[in-house]
Amino acid sequence: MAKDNKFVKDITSMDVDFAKWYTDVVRKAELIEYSNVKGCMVIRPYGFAIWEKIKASLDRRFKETGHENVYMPMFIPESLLQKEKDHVEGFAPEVAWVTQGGNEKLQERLCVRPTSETLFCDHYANIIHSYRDLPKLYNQWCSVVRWEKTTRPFLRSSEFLWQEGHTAHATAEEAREETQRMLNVYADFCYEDLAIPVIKGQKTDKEKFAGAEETYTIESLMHDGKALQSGTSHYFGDGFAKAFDIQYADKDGQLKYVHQTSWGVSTRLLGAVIMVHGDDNGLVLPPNIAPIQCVIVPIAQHKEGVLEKANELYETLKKEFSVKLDDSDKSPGWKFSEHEMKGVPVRIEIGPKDIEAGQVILARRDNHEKITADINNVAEALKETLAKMQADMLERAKENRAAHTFVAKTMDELKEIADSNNGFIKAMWCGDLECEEKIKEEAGLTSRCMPFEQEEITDTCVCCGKKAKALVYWGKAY
RNA sequence: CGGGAUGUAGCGCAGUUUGGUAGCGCAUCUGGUUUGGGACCAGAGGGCCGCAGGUUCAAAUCCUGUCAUCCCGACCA
Repeated sequence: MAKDNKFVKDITSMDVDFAKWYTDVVRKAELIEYSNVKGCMVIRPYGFAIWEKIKASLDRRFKETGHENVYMPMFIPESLLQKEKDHVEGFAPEVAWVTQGGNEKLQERLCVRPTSETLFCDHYANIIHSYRDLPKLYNQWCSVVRWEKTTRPFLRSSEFLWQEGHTAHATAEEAREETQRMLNVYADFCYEDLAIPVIKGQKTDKEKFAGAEETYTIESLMHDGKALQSGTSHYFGDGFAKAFDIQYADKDGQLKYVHQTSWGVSTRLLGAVIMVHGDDNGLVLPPNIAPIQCVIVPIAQHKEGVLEKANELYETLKKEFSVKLDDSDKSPGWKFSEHEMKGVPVRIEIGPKDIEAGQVILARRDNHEKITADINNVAEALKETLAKMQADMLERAKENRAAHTFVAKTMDELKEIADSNNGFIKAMWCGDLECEEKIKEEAGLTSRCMPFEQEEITDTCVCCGKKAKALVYWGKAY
């Protein structure tokens, strides 16, 4: 961004120090405050309001696809967690345990849920008896705890809010369809509401979920060129069903195991929004998830008629938009900066000169464009501007991703690109774990996913030269 | 978990080298003047100097321990 567009001095420029920029934005936009417990944060009203918008859109999409919300306990008895071997091994290192209740030592330790597969499985074993009970399409909104060693607001915290969908189906085919359906729900949501383009693909065995047969992911690219896993959808096959004995009597009278899925997104999506759209003046929110879509800033509000007109405008606009009238006694410049830090998509300026001219000024947060609108036709202009901004933000994010997506045909190329740039690197892979590990060690890259949209860059593995199995997106990840 | 940095008013920091009883800017409160990109003047309030020990007549300052935060790495669906 050009220097003369930098209005907010409290925020470190992203070119200077991206990590500092991120924490500055998170705090100046009043999204969170640190708490007394390591890795845990207070989500403040404005931050929570964004999460509520995200939640509302996703919840609607889940319900449209036939899912029901439930709530599971937050404690998991150790014996229950132990039932699926890969699962417990995957999560054991980051589980928090409750060993005492009141003054009594517990007979059996209770794990604070890091994810609820085991609870859902246990419940499904109890309630699923017949093919008539299937499918079960459950979702829960809750928080989970993972004892992380390094934490960052929204991106990785010890406790975080999320949703986890858990479904049980009669057949593998149905379960596979569900896995893809929900991955698409996530991807659509990212494109339509978050204005974030994502790569849909499958995780390698190394990166897949503990206990899953297949893990699918949507990967997005942040402004600094690092990748962020933004949502996952897992196909479990009947592995959990066998471990938890979830069987149903089918039409043919045979007892059969169910096939399951799980899928989740978390408050990490907020981190993605910040790092995909934010700029040196702070947060930039896509209109579809902005708690305040438009702020009205009266200029010289003490002068006769200004506040009156501003109020009229507010009353009109609030029927259609989430709008705020900032009639506090701060100076206009202060209000401009404040709402820019918070990423409010559109600011409307209304002052004596405007009223005289029968107009108002609309200022877009994303590109600082100022639009003059007829004072009797503001709703129309606002609607148009918000829609345009939502679309432009997605376009810009796509362009940025394209500018940070590279292709490597050889290991030398891969290393060279990784050394000089952050971003997605597309390269062919043979499917062997050894090559994946070698690429991590030598180039510092992890496999982000094997995209559904496969290309054949070369026919040999970038690492070992053997026959290539798939195109992989590689990158440095959060 | 390893390496580095930092904890002093709500926020950002100075003061620590050389020990002497805590200061600046912003924010807050009061009054006045202002208002098209973080206004100005005057006055006021606000501190277990992260926490616990120790050395000393005396500790924000020196020593030991501990906790937290940030950065880099390892780890991480």
